[in-house]
Amino acid sequence: MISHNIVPNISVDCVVFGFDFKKLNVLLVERELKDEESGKLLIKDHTLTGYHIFEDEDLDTAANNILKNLTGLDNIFLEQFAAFGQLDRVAGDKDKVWLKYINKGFAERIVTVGYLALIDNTKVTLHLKDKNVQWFPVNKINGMEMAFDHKHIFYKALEALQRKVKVEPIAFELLPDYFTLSQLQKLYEALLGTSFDKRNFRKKVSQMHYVIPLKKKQKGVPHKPAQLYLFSREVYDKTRKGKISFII
Amino acid sequence: MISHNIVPNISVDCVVFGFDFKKLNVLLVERELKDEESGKLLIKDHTLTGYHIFEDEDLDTAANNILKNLTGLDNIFLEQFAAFGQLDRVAGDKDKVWLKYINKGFAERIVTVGYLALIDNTKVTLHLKDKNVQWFPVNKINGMEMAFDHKHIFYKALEALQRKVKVEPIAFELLPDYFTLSQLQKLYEALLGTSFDKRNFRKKVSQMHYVIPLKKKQKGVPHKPAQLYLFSREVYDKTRKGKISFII
DNA sequence: GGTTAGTTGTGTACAATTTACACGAAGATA
DNA sequence: TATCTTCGTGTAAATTGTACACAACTAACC
Repeated sequence: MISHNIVPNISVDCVVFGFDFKKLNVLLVERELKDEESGKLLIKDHTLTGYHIFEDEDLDTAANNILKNLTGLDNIFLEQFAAFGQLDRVAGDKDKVWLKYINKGFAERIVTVGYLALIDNTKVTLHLKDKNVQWFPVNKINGMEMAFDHKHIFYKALEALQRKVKVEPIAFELLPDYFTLSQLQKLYEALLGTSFDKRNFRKKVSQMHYVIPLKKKQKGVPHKPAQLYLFSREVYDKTRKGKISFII
Repeated sequence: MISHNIVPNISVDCVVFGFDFKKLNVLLVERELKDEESGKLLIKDHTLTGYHIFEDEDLDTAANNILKNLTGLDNIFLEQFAAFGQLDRVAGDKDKVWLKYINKGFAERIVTVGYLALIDNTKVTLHLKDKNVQWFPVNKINGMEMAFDHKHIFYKALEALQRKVKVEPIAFELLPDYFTLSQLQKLYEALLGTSFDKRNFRKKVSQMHYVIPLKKKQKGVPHKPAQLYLFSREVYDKTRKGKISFII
């Protein structure tokens, strides 16, 4: 953790996505506030993982530090997707109460920079056990109570993710190093909310020379084990073509 | 102009693109600083069009106000593309001198939110005459002196523009209401730095039902006048398909 | 050891889209 | 009336996308 002064009116918020081989999830922090004297529960809802930046910290560094703190991991895929600066970001009375207790009454408009984080579930689940941080299925978010404008930020992140995933090979960040083609297909289906034909999907992937078949097979599954594959960013960078989809 | 207090550590910068039917241009402001006593020229370079936000102003509003102030126009296409918060954004001695004179010595790191603006040249050129604001060809920017990290911001904007233009019909914002297919083609060629086959380009456009042929023809050209077309966002919104380019 | 349950991995025919390519017609000018 | 410049058009071949079904493999169970 960094020890210098925070910048009171600027923060970063990370929208952390994960994939459990079935559905897409997002990491949220439970926000709970009890009155100091009466012990009465004043607030209970969820927030994205974010914090103010520090005076001597870049935006990217701030986002990285949040994730490191949260998951214990470094080198997580992290990409800015938007900044939010609406005057009414502090949404309701709930948030005002929160700021009064937690933020020393500071209620100026805070500009927050949103980061998209993609993590490999298999590497982090243990670290989360003892914190008030949990995975929530992306399609359950709509019905949840969320702090500030975090629901809005979340949906912007999801849109950005769906857009990027069609154009860049970032989805692999959500899978373990070795994965099967069925897992890859299910991931894309979860991300985009569609379904693909198995044979056509595989034909397509086999043309991507940066998705490399290994000589290994899946282990510990109660059925025919599938071949494992590896994504190579190096190969990708050397073979990208730069397709255009909207015009020509 | 707005009269309230500025937020000292947050600004917006607009990267304003225009098209003169031959090449893509960007709007830059000449920054010139003379020593008050000696009259000696301390700084001369260029900046993007930007300013601090005001306490009672949204980010989007701030960007809009800058453009209105600059061009006299409202309703300009404007879209956030990134936030910049590197600690070394104030690049060199030049910028420190500038901040000392202009910004009352305030030299804290400023986080700036970058906006992409696309404008129809034919509507604004007159408004710019008497200001130190000028169009510069995009491919000349590399050799220019620019303030702060504005060259970096400019290139990020250009990348974002090239990316978006392939996926959304925003290029039309750079053309007048009525345009010819040759102008549209030259625009895409200028934007993407490629060239297209005329017949194939037209075949493609003819499938876009939101590019609508008019019964009008070009006037005042020393050759066969071309048919004029119109872009209809309304038709676009009703006929979009949502193609995928990277996978399936 | 044989059966069951669940998942893997493969090919082909047809449709749609993309690409490459050249010339006569229209209008302005001298 | 000749010349200049840009406009506007079609077809054939190659590539890419789509729809569709079944046998083989492994683990687990009896």
